[in-house]
Amino acid sequence: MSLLDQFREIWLVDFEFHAPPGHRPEPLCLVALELRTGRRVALWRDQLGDRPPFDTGPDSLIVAYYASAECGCFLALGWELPANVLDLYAEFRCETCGRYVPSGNGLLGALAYYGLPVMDAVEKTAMRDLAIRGGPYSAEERTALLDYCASDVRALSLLLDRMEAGLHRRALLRGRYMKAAAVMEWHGIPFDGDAWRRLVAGWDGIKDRLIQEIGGSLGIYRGRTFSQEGFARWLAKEDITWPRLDSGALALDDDTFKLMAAAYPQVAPIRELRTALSQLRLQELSVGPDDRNRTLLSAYRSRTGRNQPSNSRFAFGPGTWIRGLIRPPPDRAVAYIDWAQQEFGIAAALSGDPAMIRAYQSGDPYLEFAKLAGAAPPDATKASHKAIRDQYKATVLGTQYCMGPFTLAERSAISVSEANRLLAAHRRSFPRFWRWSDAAVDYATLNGRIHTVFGWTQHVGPFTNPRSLRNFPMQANGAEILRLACCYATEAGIQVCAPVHDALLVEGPAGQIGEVVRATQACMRRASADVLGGFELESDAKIVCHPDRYMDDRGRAMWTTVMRLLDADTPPADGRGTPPAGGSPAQSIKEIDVVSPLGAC
DNA sequence: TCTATATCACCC
DNA sequence: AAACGGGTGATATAGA
Repeated sequence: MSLLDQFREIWLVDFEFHAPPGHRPEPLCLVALELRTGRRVALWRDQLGDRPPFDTGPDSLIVAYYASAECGCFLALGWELPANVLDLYAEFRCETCGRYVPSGNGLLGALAYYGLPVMDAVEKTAMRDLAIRGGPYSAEERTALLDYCASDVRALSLLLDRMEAGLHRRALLRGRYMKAAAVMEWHGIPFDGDAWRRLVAGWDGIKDRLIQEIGGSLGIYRGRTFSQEGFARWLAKEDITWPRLDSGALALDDDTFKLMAAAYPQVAPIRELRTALSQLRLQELSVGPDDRNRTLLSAYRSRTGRNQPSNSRFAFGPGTWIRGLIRPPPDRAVAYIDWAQQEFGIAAALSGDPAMIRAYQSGDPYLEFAKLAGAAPPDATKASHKAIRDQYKATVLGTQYCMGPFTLAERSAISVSEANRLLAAHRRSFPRFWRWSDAAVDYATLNGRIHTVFGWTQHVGPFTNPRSLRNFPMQANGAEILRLACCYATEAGIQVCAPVHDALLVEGPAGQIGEVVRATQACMRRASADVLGGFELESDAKIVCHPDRYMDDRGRAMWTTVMRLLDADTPPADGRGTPPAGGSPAQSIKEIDVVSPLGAC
């Protein structure tokens, strides 16, 4: 019994579309082929009406490669999204995740992987460039695009035929998320367009001023470029012996700078400058004409099934200060809602470790762990035992990444034997978790694959990092939960702007944002319960109403610095200096922390 | 002048 | 042998 048998109609669908960075897609043409009857539709954009030219109801299946693109075109045309989506890209990723895929994950790569006839890659590139160029198109160009679109559909049918036997019902769940991804990409993240444009215009000036203020006369920077040669000369002049890498090059990482700044105070400003400059990256953020940050979420891109949007184009990619550009439009609000201790909760639920479950449900797993280990009394609080809690927190987080005693010792500034003691305490406190974790690694190694509750699979080879295997159940099931929450929320009509690994950014009317947050949290809770066999993960929310901007605590100082330098060069048009959010950050952000049973850890 | 590589920084 | 999971991407320098 094939997955396809339950559908009356199966439509293989491909759009060509035009979508400059930050813009919503603009469909150019559509080709669709019904698998069993051979019925075929090929339409240029002016022939596309207000509904799909084929059935997209519950008895039909829409098949595409990278279906978020097709779904984006549905949205652009005002069409209701199809009830059932099968995305052969998602299936191909799942089928080959962890394996060597010689020709990439595109449609051509998938065809090549299975030894199916492949169209000319040169032609594909030419046609893609034609779509990127945008209209108007001559009659010949239209014919070429439609032909190309049709050839992709033929290729898709070959691929479906090859992959059909391996398809499982769960494929529809993955396809369902591609619809949600399209909706989120469609909404995008609201930006302060004016601040954004001023930043882009004043970019080089900001860098110049920073360099000038701190280290202009030291000969370490040539223009805006750090010169190792210049730095070496400066070190010689200051009579400083600097650590070197095995390669002989100067060690220029921040840890080394930190170490050296402690011994030589004159190094500190240079470290600050390097840190600041390293965070000054934003030119690539793709912002649409509607002042919204919009980019491909790249669903299923990572081995754990996470989204992997481009760091440079996505508002949540670069340094956290960039998030200050996120600002709800008039009368609107946004909320950043993240799961509390998501990976710890997943580990607790899936392993069934009773102590871990209690620790999660206590609201402060780290302190609870310290108490379990006998390092803190039962009545200890976050305030009364901060140092102890920090150590046990580092241990919990470290074990989630399979950190060894040496790294933990280094990170926490403790001895290796102390680190060993902490790691042993974790094993002793959560024995069932460790048995479960060991079993997962054994299973993966013996079976050559490891999978999530809903079937996302990573294939395991001789070179697979065992720490990666140990981390997989937490990270990959976390991704599963996130995808499901995105489905629930978007299907409920919540305006989800973006997923951020363990969080959702949502938007709504300022007057109703509390309701929106509660509804979203309900979706997130339900998604976690669905994946974790009834175990609910709680979430915390941070709400920002217009005219305030989103601000991550970690980014405040940098935001303030950047805005100061920007104002010095290019005062804003109204002459009043940068609005409050740039001036006095501590008071400028309206944050309403929605109370969660878990509180903040 | 362009590309490849090593190193580093950032995100969750 | 390395010793922190999953990623993207910028930068500086060396080499073609």
